[in-house]
Amino acid sequence: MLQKKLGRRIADLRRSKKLTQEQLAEKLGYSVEFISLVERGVNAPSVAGLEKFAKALKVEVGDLFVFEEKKR
Amino acid sequence: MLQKKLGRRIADLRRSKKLTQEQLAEKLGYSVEFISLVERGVNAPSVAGLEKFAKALKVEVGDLFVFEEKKR
DNA sequence: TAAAAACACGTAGTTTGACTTCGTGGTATA
DNA sequence: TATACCACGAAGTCAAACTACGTGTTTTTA
Repeated sequence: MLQKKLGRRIADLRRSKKLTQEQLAEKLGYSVEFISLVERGVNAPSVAGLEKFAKALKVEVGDLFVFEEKKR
Repeated sequence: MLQKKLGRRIADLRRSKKLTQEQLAEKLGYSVEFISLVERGVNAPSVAGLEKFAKALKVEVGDLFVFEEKKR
């Protein structure tokens, strides 16, 4: 559950920065496939990975876990 | 670095709830040794583990990554 | 001040899952 | 119709998440 929300959050942040999965993967040193897995909530990054995502997306690590409203 | 801060944060939260490592371990279904490793920053929990810690400590997951001032 | 409780820490082991590569196919857009 | 972007499956590797055991030190409390 949490990793699904986390994945959506990461995908949203990435799009808001106008980055493709490939560009993000490159920045992080991850494979594109892994980015896709994370964004779809299939896999969750490690804590070290969270730090990398946060830096690349220019937010605090805690902000990766701040989710928006589900509906509106 | 991040896992050291995370460990200190978790230890602080645990103490503020007046829990021993053993009591926290029991709540989480973890070994006492693992709690010790996490609190000392030797190991980091998985994302699923973060969720469990947050619930047991009654904070949001993001709050586990909100750190205080280093000195004062 | 002694005993008990709480914790650090070393070693060593098992198992999960974080992360990879390769390959296919779908959808949007230019 | 070409190409950029992404979902998704299968299958593998390896680090690290997590365990058990044992000893010793610090902290608490009676």
